[in-house]
Amino acid sequence: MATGRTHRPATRSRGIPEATVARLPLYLRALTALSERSVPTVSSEELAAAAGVNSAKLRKDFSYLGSYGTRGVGYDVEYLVYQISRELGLTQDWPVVIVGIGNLGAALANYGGFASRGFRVAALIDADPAMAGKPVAGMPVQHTDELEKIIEENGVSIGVIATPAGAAQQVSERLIAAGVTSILNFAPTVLQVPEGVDVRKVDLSIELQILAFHEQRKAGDAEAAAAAAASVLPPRAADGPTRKGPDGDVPAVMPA
Amino acid sequence: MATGRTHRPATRSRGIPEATVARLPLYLRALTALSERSVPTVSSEELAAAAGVNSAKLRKDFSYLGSYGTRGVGYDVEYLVYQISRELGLTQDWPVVIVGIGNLGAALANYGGFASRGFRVAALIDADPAMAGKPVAGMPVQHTDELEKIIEENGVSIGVIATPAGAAQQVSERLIAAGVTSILNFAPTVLQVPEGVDVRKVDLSIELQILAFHEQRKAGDAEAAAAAAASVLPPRAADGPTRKGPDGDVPAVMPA
DNA sequence: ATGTGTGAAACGCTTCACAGCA
DNA sequence: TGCTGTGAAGCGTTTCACACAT
Repeated sequence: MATGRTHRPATRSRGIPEATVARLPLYLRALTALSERSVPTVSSEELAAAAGVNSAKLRKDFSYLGSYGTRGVGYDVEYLVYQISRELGLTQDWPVVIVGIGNLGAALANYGGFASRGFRVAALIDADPAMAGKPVAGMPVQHTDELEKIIEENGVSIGVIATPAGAAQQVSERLIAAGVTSILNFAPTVLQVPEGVDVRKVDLSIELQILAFHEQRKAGDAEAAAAAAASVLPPRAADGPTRKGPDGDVPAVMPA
Repeated sequence: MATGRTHRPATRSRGIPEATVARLPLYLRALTALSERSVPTVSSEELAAAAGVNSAKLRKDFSYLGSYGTRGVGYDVEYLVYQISRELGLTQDWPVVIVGIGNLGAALANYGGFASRGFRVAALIDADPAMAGKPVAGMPVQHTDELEKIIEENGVSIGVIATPAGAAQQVSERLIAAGVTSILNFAPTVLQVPEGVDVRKVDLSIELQILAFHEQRKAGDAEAAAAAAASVLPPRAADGPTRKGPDGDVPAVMPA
């Protein structure tokens, strides 16, 4: 999960659990694929497999939306596509701005998945005057000076930050002051935002670090398994009420 | 959260909860910043603020690693940096390959956060013969034909997929067959992988859809609040044992 | 006095298992 | 018969609140 919400700790969204909301786009994608193949109905089992979840979870998720299935048959693909789209608010148009048109910003601007789901890139904004006017993804880059004007004129409520870390906080403040209430942050910084503003973050480095943790553990497991096979003692035996470092491999010398 | 693990449902990682693992990189970043400013110690309160979590959670997280703090004082910054790095496996070198050098792949190749944390881009791989040899981020792009050879020779265990959706599954299969056991997937597809392979996904479109859901809800709340203020009835009153659509706004006509 | 470390309670999410409808 | 919809149980995570070390 390359992500993380920010506030709204208690306020659960209209009775739909956050975890369910996070999966709806997944279901929607699978359903759209079925729709394109003109499949009329799916069972929870089939759809769950396509979305990479288990069927009980999927049925529970759908139960929060209403009773949209038919017992003994399954779910009507078209109907579900519509209901989920509506639930996610994709039946309306969402103008977004992308701030920071470096490699990543350009990649986002070119990303087809935006336009296809009700999202419309209203503007590309960069602080570099040399970028101004340059076409990226068939759209002229605009200077940061125009930020407030663009947001107000287009009624933008969702902003994407793809700037360097150092600029992100200030950009977010300008976006919010101009009326943005949802931010997708690609900069590796924790944004400080007022109550009522949603922030989701995508952090490449964090994702890799989590993978590294598990990768390391696989190697450790292999060793542990080998050791366990060779020894009679179970792995992780002697580990009583010792403190200061749950491992055996705590270095004698700490780094300065 | 722009993310999602794949398998390992039960096997919790050496007693450290998955949720905690996902936050360690966050703490590490905050600690690194403190370290660069030569701050010797932090309290859980301060560090939590910097990482954007609450202090109780942070203390609980650290308690899984061991007792690394000093009561009445706080945590030694350098020591914690080292411990977390070690826990995450960042004290070793992780060669990674990036497959699919489009806009996004190039952005990833140029992303500084990789190199800084023990990750080393071992190769950039693309299926387009016209890309082969072209330098991206100071590195020549190599053709997909070389994939297996590159992975074996460099001992790569982590692969990043930034290809179009259609190619992702096949690429993942080749990566895995060649020895990769962790994949960071940017393609909007659910990868089917064998037991023992970790997949994390980052999906831009999904993140936006989740934001849109909450954004829509904000608008709905504003209306509901206004309605509640005008009426005597509480919002969401009449909603008894009705079925088929928990909302009032179910359309009379379904889309074809 | 200050701030960590942690049992215990509260909470939310997942999974189970089966009643009930087509 | 087949598959949905859902109470209830199980599990993991978060939060509370305070004992305890410094």
